[in-house]
Amino acid sequence: MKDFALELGCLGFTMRLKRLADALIQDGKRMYKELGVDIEPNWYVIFRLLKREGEMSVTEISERIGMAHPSVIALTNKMMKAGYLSSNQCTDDSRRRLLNLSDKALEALPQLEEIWNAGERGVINALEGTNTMEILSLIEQRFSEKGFRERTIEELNKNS
Amino acid sequence: MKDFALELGCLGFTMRLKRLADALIQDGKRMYKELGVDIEPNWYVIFRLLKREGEMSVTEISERIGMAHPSVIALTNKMMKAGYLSSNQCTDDSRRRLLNLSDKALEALPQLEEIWNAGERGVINALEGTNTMEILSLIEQRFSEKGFRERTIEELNKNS
DNA sequence: TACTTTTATGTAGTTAACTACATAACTTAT
DNA sequence: ATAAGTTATGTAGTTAACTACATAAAAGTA
Repeated sequence: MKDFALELGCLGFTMRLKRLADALIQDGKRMYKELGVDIEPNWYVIFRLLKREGEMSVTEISERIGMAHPSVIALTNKMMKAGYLSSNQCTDDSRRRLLNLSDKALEALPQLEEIWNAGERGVINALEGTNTMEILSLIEQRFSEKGFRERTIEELNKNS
Repeated sequence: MKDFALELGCLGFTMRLKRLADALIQDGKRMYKELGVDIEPNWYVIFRLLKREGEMSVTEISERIGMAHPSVIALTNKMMKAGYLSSNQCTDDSRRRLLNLSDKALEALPQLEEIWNAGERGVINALEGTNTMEILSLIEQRFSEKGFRERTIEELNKNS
């Protein structure tokens, strides 16, 4: 069956992007399940961020990874529940809650890094011979400068 | 604040793809709202598909646009509720339900097409000077041949 | 014809993101 | 020192996708 999204031209861009991302994430979940690791896609971002930066507050994480803060709360709560994060109220500013990797997380890291490195190589393979990452960076930048809404409305007004 | 996703190498690919797609979709919603049109992002796929092909069943649509059938049901139910689709039981095969554009949809189409064409031009602008669509097609193909899970597990096994 | 398998649709429950709002704690300015 | 504004976190509700299961109809087969 021919994929209709291919016939939508550039307007199909968003849909195809989402479809591809969703498929990759679903497959990532299956992978972790198959490997018997109680981890979810996305968690590696928090692991790597906190490993590099040490303890961080919810808002800092949110800004750093470009995700709305309630999403970060939901994500890190799950990681806490799984025992991978510690949470401490900041002494200087009692509003802030500082998150950090737990001992369990540090113990698990070597095995997880192995998986993530394999994942990295897998993606590198899939993207081989393309400049995908460069293009992705460029497009992220262009759409952050001027979003889809603004671009479309600008084009609409050119007509009238 | 520096975007940490950029520091994740190819492993950040999925996350960035999803983040970009989500942002574009959210912005699309805001756009329709601002334009005062009671349409949602994604609906244009159904509009254009049914306009080209005429009435289609749920499963046909699902296969054609690469979306799970319950998602198609949810999507088209909303469009029905908004009055853009008609639904008729198939006489030859009473399991099938045939969906088609309603009169209201056909009336609305010219205005919608104007918006979608502007959107198309907006995206073309944003992607200017890149071979994004070609690369996207290539990557879709590669990941459909061999998914993220399979690629990662293959890489993992190379080590041992 | 009757049994089995396949297909089409539908429903329920899960997920991960979002926005909008609420509240508490800090900071700034009068 | 108090009021006003800002910031950090949390909660509630919405969304759009998914998988897994349920059921009814059609098709194939013994």
